[in-house]
Amino acid sequence: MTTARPKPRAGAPKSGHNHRACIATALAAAEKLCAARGEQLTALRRRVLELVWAGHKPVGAYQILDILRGDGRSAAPPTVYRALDFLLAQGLVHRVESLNAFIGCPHPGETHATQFLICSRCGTAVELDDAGIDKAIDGTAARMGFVIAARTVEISGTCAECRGR
Amino acid sequence: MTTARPKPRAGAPKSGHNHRACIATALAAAEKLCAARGEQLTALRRRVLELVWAGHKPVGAYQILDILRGDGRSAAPPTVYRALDFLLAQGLVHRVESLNAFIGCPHPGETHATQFLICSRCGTAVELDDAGIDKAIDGTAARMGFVIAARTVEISGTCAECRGR
DNA sequence: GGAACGGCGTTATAGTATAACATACATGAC
DNA sequence: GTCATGTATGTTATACTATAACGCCGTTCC
Repeated sequence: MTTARPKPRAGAPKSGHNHRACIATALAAAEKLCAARGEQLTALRRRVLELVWAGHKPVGAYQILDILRGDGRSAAPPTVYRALDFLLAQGLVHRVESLNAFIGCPHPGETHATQFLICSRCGTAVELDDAGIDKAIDGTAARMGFVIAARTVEISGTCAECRGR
Repeated sequence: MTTARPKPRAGAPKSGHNHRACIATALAAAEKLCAARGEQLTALRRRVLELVWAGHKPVGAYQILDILRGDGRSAAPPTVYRALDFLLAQGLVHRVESLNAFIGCPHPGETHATQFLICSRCGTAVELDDAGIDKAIDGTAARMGFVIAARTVEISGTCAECRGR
């Protein structure tokens, strides 16, 4: 039998978690996915993905650019945007529209719903995979005769950890 | 008794509708709302609102700026952004994050859910007021201990009318 | 070899948004 | 009356975000 629809996940990063492991996992998954697809995860693209994964906060393209330049590498805006376009096309990163920023996808290569809970206090964005939200959207769109191509669901507020403080 | 929670509405504009009426209604509602709140709907703010309501498509700030200049008025980016900030604060317009653009709110002053169906073919954006979608989001956020401050739900795709063509 | 392609460098420019300071006008205090 | 205050707008400059266009280089394939 084939794998069933993936279960909802909500990877709220613990504040004390070993983030190096997050990065390593993400890079390994990206290598594997690109290899399987015959796509080239070049050194530049890999580095940009690593920078997007620097934390669980969405990162702006120009923040990435500054770091690339700090690497000693020659870089201009298209350097970053082209790499991001590739990573977006491969589903390795998501764009956060309400912040004009980018964040790593914690489970690339798998079909999943995508919603974000964005804490305006600490900046952390958690990716949800809530089929119920998508279902609700699907139903309404269907009633309107609207064919969905893409969804943007970004909820801003205060995360549990910040609220506790 | 007090007025109950407003019913879901979804004002899909008919292609042949009398849009002048939409504009007139929106401006009248804005006048009324601002008067009730003691806020000043100045000539500039009124004009910007009118321009946002030029159609049912989200409008960019610089599109508005160009038209204001065409009016013979002196205008610079802050002219437009300040007016838009006011209109946003009063709930008279919404910002469409995925387009960096603005659209008039069809029922200002009433509590309502806000989602957009954005047709990538004709550019029309329809505002939904679907409590079910918000409910689904609320539930998931609550389970995560997340306190919601604002929601962005923007669905892009093809509207019924464009699909028919 | 050389044509075709993908990835990246480089320069320039387009598009979106805000900071900071100046001006104008209305209102109310004295 | 005029002075202080507050709000709205004018004005200039700049920051931030994104893409167009062209060229170079290396690989692959014939």
